[in-house]
Amino acid sequence: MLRLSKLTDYATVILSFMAKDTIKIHAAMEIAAVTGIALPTVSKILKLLVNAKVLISTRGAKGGYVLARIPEEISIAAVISALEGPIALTECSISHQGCEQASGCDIGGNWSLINQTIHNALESVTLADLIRPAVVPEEVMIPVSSLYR
Amino acid sequence: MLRLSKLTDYATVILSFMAKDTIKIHAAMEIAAVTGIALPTVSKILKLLVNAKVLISTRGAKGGYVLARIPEEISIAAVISALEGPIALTECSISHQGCEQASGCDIGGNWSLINQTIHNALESVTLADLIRPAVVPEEVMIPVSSLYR
DNA sequence: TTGATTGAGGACTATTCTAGTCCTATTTAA
DNA sequence: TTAAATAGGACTAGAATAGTCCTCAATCAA
Repeated sequence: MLRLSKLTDYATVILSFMAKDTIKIHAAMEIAAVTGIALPTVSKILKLLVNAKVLISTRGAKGGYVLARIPEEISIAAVISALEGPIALTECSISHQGCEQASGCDIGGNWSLINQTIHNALESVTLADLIRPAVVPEEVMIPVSSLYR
Repeated sequence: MLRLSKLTDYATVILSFMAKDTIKIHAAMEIAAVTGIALPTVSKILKLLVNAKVLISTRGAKGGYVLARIPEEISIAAVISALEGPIALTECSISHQGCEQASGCDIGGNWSLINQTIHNALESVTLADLIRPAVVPEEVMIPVSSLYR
């Protein structure tokens, strides 16, 4: 399984909830109660999303979190990279330094093709798509050749 | 990082090597020597690829492995699912049974959109693309709306 | 001004998963 | 019959993840 961490999964649940009420500010405790995810875990996720500028936080009493942008402008790619770091399938994709397979491995450059393909795919799906099950989003075409530079 | 296991990474290295000499039969020991990956590990990967029908094995003396199809017909998706099981980002995607977040999670069905997007992306890249760095593959367009049924 | 509320940041632990190894059985060529 | 090779599965050590907890900082309201 091309696995996504559980935290990322939770993040989408949390963001979906927040996307349905974009205006109101939501405290971590409220989100924990609604989603059924433990408070410390929710807290951890929210912090990561703030660092990635997906959410905006307000401290102090009556503080909480709101989406930094409208759901249409929050891509799944942004959410994933907030929780798991850069979207890259292999170590090589991030840095080709110190690859010990160097002798047998001359495909390094080509992983970037696959990564780009996946990244584009994830970039094309937004939070808005997630919360509107029945609605077909705008047509998005991904020409594979464009991924080569 | 949307991580792919190290074994999958090795698998692409091994398959790339094999794709350059499609006719010859390669023993596990030979592959280990050429790629620099330890024999038991190579062995494990080859077995998984045989189970997934990506490779064909011949037992006994002078036995070994060959590609089951030409490189153009072996998709990266097939390789990944051979090593890591079905391509699915979340548990929910495989089975929505026993999802404890049921109350707060009504986005289950939508993960399948994302999964399909990724799956199509991976299906569009083949082993042949991997071993031909400079060559641009055929145009492949992925209409996102087609992912909805 | 002070106390209550809420987020920020980071340390820590237990559990799960992965990578890697090894052993035994089976098959086939010579 | 023997040597060479794969098949299948058990096992272990190490790494990564999930989840918790503690202390500090900021803000609001009485």
